[in-house]
Amino acid sequence: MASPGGGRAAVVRPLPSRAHRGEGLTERPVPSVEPEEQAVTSRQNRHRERGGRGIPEATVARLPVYLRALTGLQERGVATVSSEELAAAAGVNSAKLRKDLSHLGSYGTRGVGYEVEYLVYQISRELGLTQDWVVAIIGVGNLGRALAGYGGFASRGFRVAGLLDADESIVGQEISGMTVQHIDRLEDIIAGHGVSIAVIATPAGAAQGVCDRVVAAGVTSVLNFAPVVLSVPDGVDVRKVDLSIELQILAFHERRKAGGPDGAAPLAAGDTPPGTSQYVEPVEA
Amino acid sequence: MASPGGGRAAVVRPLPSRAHRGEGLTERPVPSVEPEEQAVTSRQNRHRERGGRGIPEATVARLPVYLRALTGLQERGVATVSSEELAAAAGVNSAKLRKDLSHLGSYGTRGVGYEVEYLVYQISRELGLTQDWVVAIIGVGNLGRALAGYGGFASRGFRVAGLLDADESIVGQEISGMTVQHIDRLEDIIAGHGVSIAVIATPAGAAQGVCDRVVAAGVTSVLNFAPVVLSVPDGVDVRKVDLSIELQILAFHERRKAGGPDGAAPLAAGDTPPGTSQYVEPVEA
DNA sequence: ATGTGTGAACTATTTCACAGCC
DNA sequence: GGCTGTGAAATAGTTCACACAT
Repeated sequence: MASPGGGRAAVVRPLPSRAHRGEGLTERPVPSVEPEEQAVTSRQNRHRERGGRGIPEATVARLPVYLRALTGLQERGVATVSSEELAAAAGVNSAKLRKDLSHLGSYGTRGVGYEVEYLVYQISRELGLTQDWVVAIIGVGNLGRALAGYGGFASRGFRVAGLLDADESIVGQEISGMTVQHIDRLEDIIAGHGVSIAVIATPAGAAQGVCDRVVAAGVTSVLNFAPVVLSVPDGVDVRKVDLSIELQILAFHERRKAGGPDGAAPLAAGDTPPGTSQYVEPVEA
Repeated sequence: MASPGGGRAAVVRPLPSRAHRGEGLTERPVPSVEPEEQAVTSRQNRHRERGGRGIPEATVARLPVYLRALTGLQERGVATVSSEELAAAAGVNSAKLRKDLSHLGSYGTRGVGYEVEYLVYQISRELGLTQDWVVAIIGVGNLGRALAGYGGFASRGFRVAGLLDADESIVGQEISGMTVQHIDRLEDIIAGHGVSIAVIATPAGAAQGVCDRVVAAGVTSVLNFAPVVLSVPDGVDVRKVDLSIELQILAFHERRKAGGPDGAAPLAAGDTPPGTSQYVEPVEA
């Protein structure tokens, strides 16, 4: 601890200036460019050339968590953190945190820790958050509405260019300050606003069709909330968020904890019949 | 390719009877119980005793996906699938699928494939979906509403026992056939309905407090939608769903594809100023 | 002294490739 | 002939532990 800049300034300094880190002499180990081998072979999984760049996928997935923890510290006026402290705030152990950060470069100071503001900037830059990303949300049901109103989008450089739906009774409504557009305008909006990320929040049945259209219109990143496996051409990234799957994973672990390894209901529904009426335990035909 | 079972029976058989699989002589390799070592040492990660049971975490996370793919096949009247076909439907490769399924037991037939209905049952059982799980949803904003109305819950043996919120103006409203209750009743409802999974959809600030309360009331599985890292005692499972994190991961990959490795915006916002107004590129102080 | 950065050891997961059964 | 189940090899990710910079 021991905030380096003097007192615990309760104010968020908008510009750290960073000059005191020894701008001129600090080596910046990573800036070497990488050809980025990808979409070349027919292999499904691009194994990023380990070398100058090439941050492990597992690390990439944690960077946003670190970023959030750092932002929290920043708001509380903390200027410097150790790997131990930051790791605790992010819910990982410190060895993992240090290893993760080491993939971005040497942004810490031995014996001291990491300068919060500087690290926020480096992680943001690595994640591509120093530029704006334009997203379109397709499907304005309950979930689409929740997404449209989600503050986390705007605050991280994601700009919602449009809300689209096929349902005529929803089109025209105002949601979170935006007017819902008809799905027919999908291609227009993607081209016109330079949408690069599509968020699909339609019913399952409509998702693949919508996906095909956004991909044809040039979108190469899709965040899918519909409970289907989307198929996309090589070079298009799909990430999937699935509520039901998360619950099922929890159920698996829950059963291990409370009940015996097989039968015995833990403390579930004291009064309901089995829910999975499709398949009945085979009791002889 | 080439529908396996011969004819494409368009009817869903409600009860497979399974007698033709050779009920009596099939070895069931897994039923051996496992002591389930857990919550014993202070280690954060329980490394499940590899042995009779002990399904790898990565496999558990994919089982729900297989289950969904199988359900889809089932509805289309497909009786048998090969690992190749099922893998395609689930979006993985066949080697991985076979390895995953092999952890549950030998439920396929060499030279033939897997009987859909039987596999549905086995996976459901393994995931603990043959029993009901009672969940409570805390926080009835846009997201909570979306969750309350999500069909995927009920259809997989998850029963919503209550919707709770702290906002007086929401309490009493009817949402998806349920009346929103005041958060004060949290402990009552958990105890009264035997809730074992809590879904937290509150604002970030309220999440840890709610989490502490549900844990104190005996809940040992939490699905967290609030953008914070929850801290819980050992033995409690937390899974986290975070929209903003998913988008940031996409942005990272997107930047790799289109732009150069650093600067150059791909095709983002042709007309907006940089969004991350917090930190300005250090241009000398 | 203190805490980062990192090789090295370890663990988990994926993929290969083929023996064995239908 | 075809397809599962699985050891073995390959790859990815995590943790240890300590040299080294401050």
